[in-house]
Formats: sequence, C-alpha cells, structure tokens
Amino acid sequence: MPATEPQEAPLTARDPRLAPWRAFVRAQAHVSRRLDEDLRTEHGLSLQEYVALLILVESPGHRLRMGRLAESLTLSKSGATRLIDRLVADGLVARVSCSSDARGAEAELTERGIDRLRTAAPTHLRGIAEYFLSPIGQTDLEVIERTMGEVAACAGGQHRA
Amino acid sequence: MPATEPQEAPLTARDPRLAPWRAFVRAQAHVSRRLDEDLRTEHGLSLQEYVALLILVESPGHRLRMGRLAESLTLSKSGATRLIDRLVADGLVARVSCSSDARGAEAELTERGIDRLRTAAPTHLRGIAEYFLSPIGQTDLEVIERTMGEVAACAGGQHRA
DNA sequence: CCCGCCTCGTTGACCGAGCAACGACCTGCC
DNA sequence: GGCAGGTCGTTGCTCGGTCAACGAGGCGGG
Repeated sequence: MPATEPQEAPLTARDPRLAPWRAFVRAQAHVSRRLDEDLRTEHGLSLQEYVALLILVESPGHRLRMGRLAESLTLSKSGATRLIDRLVADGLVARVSCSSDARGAEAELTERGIDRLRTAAPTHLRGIAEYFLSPIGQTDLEVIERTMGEVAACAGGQHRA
Repeated sequence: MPATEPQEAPLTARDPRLAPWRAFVRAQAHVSRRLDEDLRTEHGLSLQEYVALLILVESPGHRLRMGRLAESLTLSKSGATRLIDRLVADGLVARVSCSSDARGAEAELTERGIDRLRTAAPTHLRGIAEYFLSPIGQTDLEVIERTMGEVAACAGGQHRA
C-alpha cells in the first residue's frame, strides 16, 4: 500500500509537457480543414482525393498499385478502394489490371485527372503557403521537417513490439 | 512581366517547400492512429472520447456548454452531440440543462467518468511521450510549440477574409 | 406585450473510413 | 502437378462525422 502515491505519470492532465502536442494537434486540425474546404468549394475535390491524384502524378507512368496507394495515403485498403471508386466515377482515374500480378490492380491517372489536378494545384499550394508556411520562419521549417520525419518514423514503424 | 519572380505559386507539385508539410501530415496521422489504438484496446475509449473527458475535467465544475466543447474538440455541433450521447450511454458524462440559458445544455463529468479518465491517462501520456516527445529534443519542442501555436491561430481564425 | 430574428442543441439523411470475411491469385514444398 | 498458406483487392456491416432543417428559447423594437 503506497503511503506516498507514486504519481508515476503525472495524473493531472495539465502537464506542461503536453503543450507542444496540443498546439500540434490544433494546428493540424485547422489547416487540414481549411485545405479541404478550399479544394471542395473551388474544385469539387476532397483533400484526400487531391492527394491521391498527386501521388499518382508523381508515380512512374502515372500508375500505382492499390496497396502502395493506400500506404501513401495512410488509409486502409478498403478506404483506398472506395476512394479510387469515386475518382473512377468522376473519370479522373482508370482501373487497370496489373501486368505482373493478375490479382493486383493499379490506378492510372486519366487525361482529365491530370487536368483537374493541374487546375486544383494552385489552390492547394496557396493554402499550404498561407496557413502553414507563412506563419513559420525558414529555419523553423527545417526543424519541423526533421523532427516530423523522426516522429513519423518512430510512430509509423513497428506495431507494438 | 515581373523581373523579380514574386515566388508565385510554383505549379510543379514536387516543390521542395512542401517537404515540411508532408512530414507534418504523416507524423500526425501515425501518432494519432497509435494513440487511438492504444486507448481503444486498453480502455475502450476513442481518442476523441478521451479528449472530451480531458476537456471536461479541466473545466470549472467539470461541466461545459456543448458549443464550447465542440469548439475545443474541433468538431461540429452535431458531432459533439453524438459524442456526448455515447459518453452518456456509458455513464461517463451526464447531460444537465444550463441554469443561465434554458436552451443550452451542459455536459458534466460523472464520478465514473473521472475514474475512467484517471485510469486511461497513463496510457495516453505514455503514448505521447513515446511517439511524439521522445523523438524530439527539448529545444525543438519549444520551436514546435511556438510555431504550431502560430499556425493554429493563422488557420483557425478568420474564415476566408 | 408580442413579434421578428438570432442562437443553442438535436435530429435525419448521407458520406467516408475501418474491420472482418471473401474470392482470386501467387508461391513453395511434396 | 497439386495443394497449403499467404497476399491482393473488393465487399458487407458498422461507426463516427458533417450538413441542412428543425424546435425551443433568448433578445430587442414597436
């Protein structure tokens, strides 16, 4: 029976170490909401859809396996399937069967998809500049890029050792 | 014809200025997923539910108006309603009508809610330390807190001026 | 007083994402 | 060659979220 409560983790949630985390979460929520909003109203694309097109246009041959796409989008496989469903319905992407693996499918950007991405890009880039880059100084940006890379690696890697 | 390119929007999506943004997005996605996962498996709470309890426990009288709660959670009003619905169903929160405004409702933490929060807190704090704080040095944390605060203020404030 | 207008929270319809189960296919071992 | 076990993508179900519409209640001018 601990006479002295071992207050291991500081039970009070007001721990000041949490301040960076809280600021981080709030920033991400607000910026993502803005970017999504802007893309929807100006181009009829969700942020996820835009990012999917972006990933495809950066891939060799403008094509990518579904699994890879899901991974890049930080999305489940079914999530990727349905996202591509929508883009196919809009004519921005085509589904092609994989040459080297008959059970695989690839998403391929159509001409319309490329055009749509091209017209939407300025909106997205402006948003990132306005909401994210502009309030941060250049040297701080380097710190963020480095630390966020480490965080992603740390949290993204092994699944509960 | 601008002799000095005013760093207009560079149409290419491979703009290296995007690297910090991309790292940031990936980091947030991975860390949030981990925190959510841990809370669900160990305490049957989603991250949002946990944060709601946390906000309530930090409020005077452990009570808060629905609108305020929605705002703090970066959630729509209906989203807050349904989140509180779940917590009420679990007996962690009670709905009380606001004394000063008859159309208002307040969420109030129950004893069970406080207990649940107390038992879940170590999991959450451990997660933040492991996935977010530990890969970042102390001085970098200060940079992040400051810059993220500015980003949140910039993106969260005025709605499309 | 009461009537128009606003704000607060809830509800209905819908949407996007996750998980588990599935069928199709690849791979290796006999 | 054929079968066992794994991998790939899709599908059913459910959950958690938004938006639009609503009813109840506050607030101020005539």
